[in-house]
Amino acid sequence: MTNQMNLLFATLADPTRRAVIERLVAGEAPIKELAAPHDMALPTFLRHVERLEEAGLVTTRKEGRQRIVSMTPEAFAPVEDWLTTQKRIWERRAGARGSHVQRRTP
Amino acid sequence: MTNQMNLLFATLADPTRRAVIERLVAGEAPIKELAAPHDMALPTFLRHVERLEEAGLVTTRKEGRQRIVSMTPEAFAPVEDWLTTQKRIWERRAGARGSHVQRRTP
DNA sequence: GGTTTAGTTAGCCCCATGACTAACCAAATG
DNA sequence: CATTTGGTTAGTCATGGGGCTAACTAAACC
Repeated sequence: MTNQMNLLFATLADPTRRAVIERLVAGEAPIKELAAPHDMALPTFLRHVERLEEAGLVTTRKEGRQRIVSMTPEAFAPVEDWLTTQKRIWERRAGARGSHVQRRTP
Repeated sequence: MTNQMNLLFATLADPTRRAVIERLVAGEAPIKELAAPHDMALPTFLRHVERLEEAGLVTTRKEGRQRIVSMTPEAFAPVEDWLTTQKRIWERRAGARGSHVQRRTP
């Protein structure tokens, strides 16, 4: 769905959220630890985690009084697929003739 | 630069702009032709092309009274690199032990 | 059981972004 | 030269997203 792509790209367009991902590929962590490096109010940070979860990039579970966040790497697939598809089409086309410039219905 | 990543992801988060890319991988085209499938006012569409250009995903040149738009596929590199880097780190970590669940400094 | 500690909820502000209309240029054409 | 045609500029509007504080809940701890 194109809607999911919007969500994924929009979610990854934020540096805080990308930083969270970068931290999570090294292993799951509770909110507080994730929030530590980011100089912002906790509720604000919480919203970022929520957005990551809405995009399916992350899942969370409650453990005692803390919430553990972990990655869902499969969620990247649509983005990766889209990128490689575009690249493939481009390369097929570019490879066909010399370099570039063509098409353009007047 | 992280700023460029924000720009790239944010630019690709819009379905109209992704559709333009999808059209351009098949070859360059003038604004009007690009705009045709999108049911919106021309100025609005123009803005989208401007944003693509600001992100470096596209270049344009004037040819007579029409403006020709063409792809800049190298511009995707930062996004692709980031994605594969995250994936690589994840897989290295996940491969190390059984499957998942680990870390979490209390 | 009172106090930290870790989240959570609610409500507010501000700015950027997408979309629109109206009006304006400048090639191309009759 | 008048008129299309293809953009371009300017200005308005509404929404959503990021950020904040204040106040509340619920585990853990002493």
